Amino acid sequence: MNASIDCKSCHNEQCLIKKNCLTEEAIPYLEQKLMVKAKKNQPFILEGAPVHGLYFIYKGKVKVAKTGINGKEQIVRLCQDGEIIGHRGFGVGQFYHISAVAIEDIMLCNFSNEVINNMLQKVPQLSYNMMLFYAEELNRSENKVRKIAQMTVREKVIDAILYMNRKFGQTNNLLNIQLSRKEIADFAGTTDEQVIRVISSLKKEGILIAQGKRLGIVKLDKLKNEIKEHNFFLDS
DNA sequence: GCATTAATTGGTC
DNA sequence: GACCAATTAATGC
Repeated sequence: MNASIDCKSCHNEQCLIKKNCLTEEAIPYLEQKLMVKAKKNQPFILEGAPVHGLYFIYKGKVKVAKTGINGKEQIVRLCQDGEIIGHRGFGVGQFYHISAVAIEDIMLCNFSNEVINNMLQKVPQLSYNMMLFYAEELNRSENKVRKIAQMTVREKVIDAILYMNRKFGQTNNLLNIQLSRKEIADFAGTTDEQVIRVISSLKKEGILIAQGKRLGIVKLDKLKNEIKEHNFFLDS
């Protein structure tokens, strides 16, 4: 549980901690980092649970979701190595208003509320970069609202698949992330049946290939072309 | 191999 | 375009 890996030797160069906290004053806090494992499909942040600090993904993929009224999930974002999770919980917030679930077996770094607060006070670069991160997240979130409201189902599914490709890439013509149709639906803001229908017609059109859960993009340009009028700005 | 879960298809509102 | 039901494929144990 706590065979902590030194941040100095961490492979995640883009991690906010790695980038900003290898300074003298931050070292004592880094030593208080906890490392935890989570198995596939295991939630490590529960919506409504008391905030227990800030997480960074050491290795693996995670979905961050918000639960709606009739049990409908909205996947807010997908994360991988080096990314931060649980940032909206700490500070003023007492409870998480998102949940985070491991998509595969993962390893996490956790900083307690106290440690992270102290670090933010001591390391201005960290605070500054966190602020940039928040601003970007807000932008994304605003874009996402617009997309869900204005795109057709087909466009939303395509947008979700393109996001998966942008973020995780493809090897051997297959996406490096496996989501169920349901998860794609929860991300795109529609239902799994609709996702299946869009995927199967994209298959017939020769734009996509699918072997069970695994999806592969064959004609990326065609896919991009379908939603080009929505992409005034990049990410979702 | 069997049993549970996910993917798919068709139909209704 | 969501929800429901039935069938089939995939996957876990």
